[in-house]
Amino acid sequence: MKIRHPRARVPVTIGTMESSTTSGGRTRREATRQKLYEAAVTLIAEQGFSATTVDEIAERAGVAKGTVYYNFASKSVLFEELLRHGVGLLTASLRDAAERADREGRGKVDALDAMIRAGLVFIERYPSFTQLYVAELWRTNRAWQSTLMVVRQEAVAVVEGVLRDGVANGEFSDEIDVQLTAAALVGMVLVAALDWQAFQPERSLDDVHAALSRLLQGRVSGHR
Amino acid sequence: MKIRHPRARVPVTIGTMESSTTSGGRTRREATRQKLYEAAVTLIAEQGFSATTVDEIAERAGVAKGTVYYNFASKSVLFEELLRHGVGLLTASLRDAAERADREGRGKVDALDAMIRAGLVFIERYPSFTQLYVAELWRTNRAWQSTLMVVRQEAVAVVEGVLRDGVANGEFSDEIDVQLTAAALVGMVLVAALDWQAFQPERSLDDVHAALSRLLQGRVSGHR
DNA sequence: CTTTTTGAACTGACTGGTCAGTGCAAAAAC
DNA sequence: GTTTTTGCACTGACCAGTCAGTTCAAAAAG
Repeated sequence: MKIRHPRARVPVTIGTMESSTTSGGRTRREATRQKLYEAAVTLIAEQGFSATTVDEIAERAGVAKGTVYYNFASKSVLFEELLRHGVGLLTASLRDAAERADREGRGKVDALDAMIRAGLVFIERYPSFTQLYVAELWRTNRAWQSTLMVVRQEAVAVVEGVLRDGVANGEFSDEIDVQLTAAALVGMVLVAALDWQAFQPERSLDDVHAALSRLLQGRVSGHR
Repeated sequence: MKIRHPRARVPVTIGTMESSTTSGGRTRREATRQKLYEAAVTLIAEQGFSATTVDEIAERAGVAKGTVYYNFASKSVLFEELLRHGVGLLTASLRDAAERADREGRGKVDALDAMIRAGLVFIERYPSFTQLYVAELWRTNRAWQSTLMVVRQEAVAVVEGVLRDGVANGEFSDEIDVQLTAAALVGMVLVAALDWQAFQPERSLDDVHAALSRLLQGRVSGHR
């Protein structure tokens, strides 16, 4: 395990708070960071973190290399914040789906189904991010390991919460293993969606959703 | 300025035949390749392909760097053959489970269940390989992409075959989407097992298997 | 049985190239 | 006036792949 002598240069984030806003309301800096995220996510999804160079990221983002280091302390920090950002979006989306189902007074099975759909929508929108997330999730000995752990848990916790509520109100068997079942559900959606994107992208989201719903509700065996 | 000893015989590596066998019956070469696979699989699972150096692999295998290149044309070729080797084991194991269930005249649901167990056994035995496989599967633009595609298809085809047979004999609904359902099942097992290994390795395989069986058979909703 | 030869397998110092990160002055944006 | 971006030269650690040379067990020769 070797670590390059970083000798870190202090990123000048000392500046006063959010500076002026552009017409859109976002700071200029924020817009640059966004462009860098977008460039990094596709490149890293395709090639992996180590095989992707900072020069490539800068070029794809249409920005000078120095800008990358003006905005992020290092390549790994850029990646780490990208992970945080992406999983944050997913978690918010899952939570939203679950709450919506709740507010509409539907059952926990419906909530689960809504979350499956939310997951599919997310993956359809950010396939590269998903790919990269899966590739990194079970790695050990990487700098961003602990960060990843935390955000993963936030996302999975949403699913576990719905399962637990369902057990509590009798909708689900109290013999289910919440943690394992949550992982299995996430895996089901993740892998099915990634396969969908990779091998039959022409299919509709509804189609994929229907197949997963059927599996979830045990309507696989049995006729018709 | 190092001066190398002159005076030497030319190696002339023209030979092609498998040389003598050691006591075990395996050639020495085969044993070395096996050691290199084992070293490479853990390192690459932990750090990824690009972040793993050939020097590390050689060191972990207790072999000189030159030996790696004596046995494999390049780092990627080593990795590619490792993938082929590993997925080959998995496919054989799945096929075996399916055929055993068939021979014993059990239904396709049981065959599926047996394959889930076979998958879990495989992952318990080769967690690093599984991890590395998942990390690489959906990447694009990588040298070994096509190889991976082929072996993946071989493995998934086994699951798809059982599903198709089940639809044919009426055990499964003819409305299921074979391809998607197979992917979802694989994902369910993969992710649940990886989570099991990573976050609660103390649990037994039977335990995990039971949780997945329950999910498969739709015994999640409904009480008891 | 003993000595010599053979060559596949292995070794590790070395090379040529790559890439993260630096430094900084000038320009642009705000 | 301040913040952010640019452009580009520079450094040095790092690493895939090479190759001259060594090892050793088994085959051939004596």
